[in-house]
Amino acid sequence: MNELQIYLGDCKEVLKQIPENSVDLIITSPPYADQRKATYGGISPENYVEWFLPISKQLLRVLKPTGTFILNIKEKVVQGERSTYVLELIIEMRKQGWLWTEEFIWHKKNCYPGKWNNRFRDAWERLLQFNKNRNFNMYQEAVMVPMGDWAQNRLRNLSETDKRRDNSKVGSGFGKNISNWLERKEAYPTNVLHLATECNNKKHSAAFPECLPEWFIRLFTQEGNTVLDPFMGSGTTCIVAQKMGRATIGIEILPEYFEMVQNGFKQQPSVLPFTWDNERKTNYGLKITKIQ
Amino acid sequence: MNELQIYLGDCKEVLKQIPENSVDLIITSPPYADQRKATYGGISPENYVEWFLPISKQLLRVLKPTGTFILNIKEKVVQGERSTYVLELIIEMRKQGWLWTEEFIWHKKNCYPGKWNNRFRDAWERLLQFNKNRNFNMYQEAVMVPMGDWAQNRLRNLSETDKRRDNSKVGSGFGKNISNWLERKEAYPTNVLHLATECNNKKHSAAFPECLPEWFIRLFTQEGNTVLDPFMGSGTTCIVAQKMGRATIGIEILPEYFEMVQNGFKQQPSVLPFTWDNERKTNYGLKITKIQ
DNA sequence: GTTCCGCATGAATCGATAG
DNA sequence: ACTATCGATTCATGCGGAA
Repeated sequence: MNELQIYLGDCKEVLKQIPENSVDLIITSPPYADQRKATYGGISPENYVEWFLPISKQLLRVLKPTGTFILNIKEKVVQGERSTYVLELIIEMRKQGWLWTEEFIWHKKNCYPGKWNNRFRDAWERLLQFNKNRNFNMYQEAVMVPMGDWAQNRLRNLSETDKRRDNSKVGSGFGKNISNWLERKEAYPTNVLHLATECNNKKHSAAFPECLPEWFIRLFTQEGNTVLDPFMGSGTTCIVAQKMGRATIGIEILPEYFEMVQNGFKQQPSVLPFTWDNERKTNYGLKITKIQ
Repeated sequence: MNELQIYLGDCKEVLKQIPENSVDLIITSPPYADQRKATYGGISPENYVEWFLPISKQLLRVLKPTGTFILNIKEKVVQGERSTYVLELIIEMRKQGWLWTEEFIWHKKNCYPGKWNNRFRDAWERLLQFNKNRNFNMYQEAVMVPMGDWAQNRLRNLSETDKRRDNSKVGSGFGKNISNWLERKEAYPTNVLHLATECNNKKHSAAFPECLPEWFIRLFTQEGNTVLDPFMGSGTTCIVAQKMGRATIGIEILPEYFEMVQNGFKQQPSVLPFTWDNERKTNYGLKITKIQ
């Protein structure tokens, strides 16, 4: 069984207890500026970089030279403009020694609704990839799947509504035509991920859907490797990492979240807040063949 | 007939001849920074911001207070890292007086093929929206798209809570009144655009597809307004703007591109390098009601 | 077991109003 | 003048109960 450590406390301090060069993948979604005020108090956009840099410094220390840091973030609108703190953060983290290797796009299919005179709905978030070294571990095969199989499975039980939904134009673009997928032999992923946010009626909704950390864990780690989430929240990343046979470290500052995750892990897997479906096929064509 | 002006020359100089506050929409795809000496002479990533700022200063001058500037750009990978010149450009343009209103994502469905050991294919580009003023013209109805098919089932039978305003219980102040949607056939798009890259086998490879400038021209201008592309290239934006009944200004520094566009406009519309297909509207959900 | 359908939910944003 | 709170607007999804 792979080790699980969850800590209650401020990650800036807790991280100092973690040995250097010991983590293979950091994947986290910190509180965004001025958002989730009710739970996390809210860091203002002006202070965000200053607040985050000491944490990213510790993250740089604990990450293995071959490891990867995935940072999920999106700037909010302030007085009609997008804030620039994320841009400044990237620039400052490079000065710390991080390499800004890539920027993935998480396209949120069911984004927050609303209507404004000078703005459309925001349907994407940044997934910033940072590394310590140009030579990092990446297991591309783990997220590649023969497109034929996937398309066949997809099409076998495709209802009429599914077909029509797939041709939906909402999102301001071309409707995708499922039949186009059939012609492809293999699906190579790109740096754009199409995932819906999970909006179930549980009390604590996850920051991102399970398949998001799952995809990056498969891409950047192997079984037995160590995954760290310094802003654990409701624990999605940690739970997925455990189920995927990775050693897991989670840090959370709020007792209620910490206890919720702790209680979840204490119980039997069958009553964990998440149920794992071995046959699950995600929206980006990933087939999970073996879990646990 | 709407005026068409195309200039041969360096846009930094040519722009000085254009009156201030005279342009409704600037949409352009400047040469990306590149190490190689390509067709445009290759601006290195280190010099990119310095090179672009005098141009953006002129663009700020010629744009109407209610106008919009759409900048299509994507940073290159240099020594395993994404360059930061686009981030720096945004920060510096704000110091010039631009408002960074929004960042649209252009998701390129059929992006350039390839495989690398530590990188997936790049399937998106930035479409940065800048404005002079918080109050700019935006004609959202012109780009509305068919609503998702969920609505047909959803609206068949209205429950009691659907008939009145139903406020969310989480205290977000978010509520809904489903009965407002009964007449609704279309929805507003998001800030993620799904467009296939057009692979025309011309010499110019960097051109974006017609529907990209078309979408922004519909969104930010009306007939008779003025559209400017200071890096005209093969002329996609200018041709689309003319077909849509907008006054058009194009600037190009390379004689061969300039002459190609010039010759295209001299000939009959039927032999223009682009053919306008009324059926295309179905591809991305836009209704083209009147062309020319 | 399937499929169908009702329904709550969501890292939002703006402008007006109140302190 | 300046900030803080409030009301209004909006669409796709997954869950769970019903057919």
